[in-house]
Amino acid sequence: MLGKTTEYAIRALVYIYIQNTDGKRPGFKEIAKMIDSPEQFTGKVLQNLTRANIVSSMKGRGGGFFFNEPTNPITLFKVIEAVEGAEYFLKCGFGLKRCDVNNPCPLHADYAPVRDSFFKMVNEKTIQSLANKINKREATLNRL
Amino acid sequence: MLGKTTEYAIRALVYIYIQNTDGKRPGFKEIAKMIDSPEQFTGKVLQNLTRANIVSSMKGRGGGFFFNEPTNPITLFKVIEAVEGAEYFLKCGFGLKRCDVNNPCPLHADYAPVRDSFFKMVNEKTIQSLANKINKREATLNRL
DNA sequence: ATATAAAAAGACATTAATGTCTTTTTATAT
DNA sequence: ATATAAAAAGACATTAATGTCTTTTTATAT
Repeated sequence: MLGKTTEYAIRALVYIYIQNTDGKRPGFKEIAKMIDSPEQFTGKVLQNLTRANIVSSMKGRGGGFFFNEPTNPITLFKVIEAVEGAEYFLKCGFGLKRCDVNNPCPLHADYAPVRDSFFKMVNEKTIQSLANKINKREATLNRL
Repeated sequence: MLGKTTEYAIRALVYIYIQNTDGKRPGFKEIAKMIDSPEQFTGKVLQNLTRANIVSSMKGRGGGFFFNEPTNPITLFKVIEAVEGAEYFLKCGFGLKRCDVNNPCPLHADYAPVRDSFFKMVNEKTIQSLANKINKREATLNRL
């Protein structure tokens, strides 16, 4: 459902968060290695996330990526919005230019609940909550 | 969620079905015009659907597209499978190569229900059921 | 001050998705 | 038999997504 770029973004942020709580600021090469993503491309993705103020970075020796306010939860929606664009959850499942409950496509009534449950989910889950699952060994970040 | 190609495929099949019940066999140029899709590309898409035995076609004068067994319902899943590939509903939402309930990504427990409800929906809805909605004026095929 | 290590930036490359143009094949009407 | 009208096929074009290479900027350690 999500593009690879968004997947890299979420995995990278989760890894950064985990390292941060450990007092570290990983660089994009380390991140890419740990989340199994292309190194330079991951750098680009993180650059965009930094511009979007989702994560912070420091240049120079000892630099890397980190969260300025780690207690401020970042929903997956915020990441999806930044990477895929704000329209992501607004598109008609049938491909019509305009489609709403008053002028629906034939899929509308059945598609809307699915899309909405996805929307709800990405608004509930955060980089922090995913990181917690990993810390508790209830899930893994990669499959190396 | 679905690619444009799949959207064109579903809309085209619905239009063909509606015309069929009216005793007609539309050609791809007419179809493209009615569903607001690129003409030649729609031809390609229909060519593939014909190869996949989802719809039938006849060449030559009076030819066009039609369903051989219009009473045999075609689920949206069948169309998605043919156009996007059978793996479409199997991918991990987090982007991991392997991910299942025994070895989950941190999103698995929350993503799986969403994906499954989408899967259920496309298995329940058929070209015929969508066409019926349009015939009953409960929905529209395009926005021209 | 200088070396070093990091992200940022820019230019470019590749691949996959989407789309177009032209020719070929085939069924039907005349 | 021939003209016509349709899908099929093949070659190509464009765009968007994904990815790589090289240079620049910047913070820190020495």
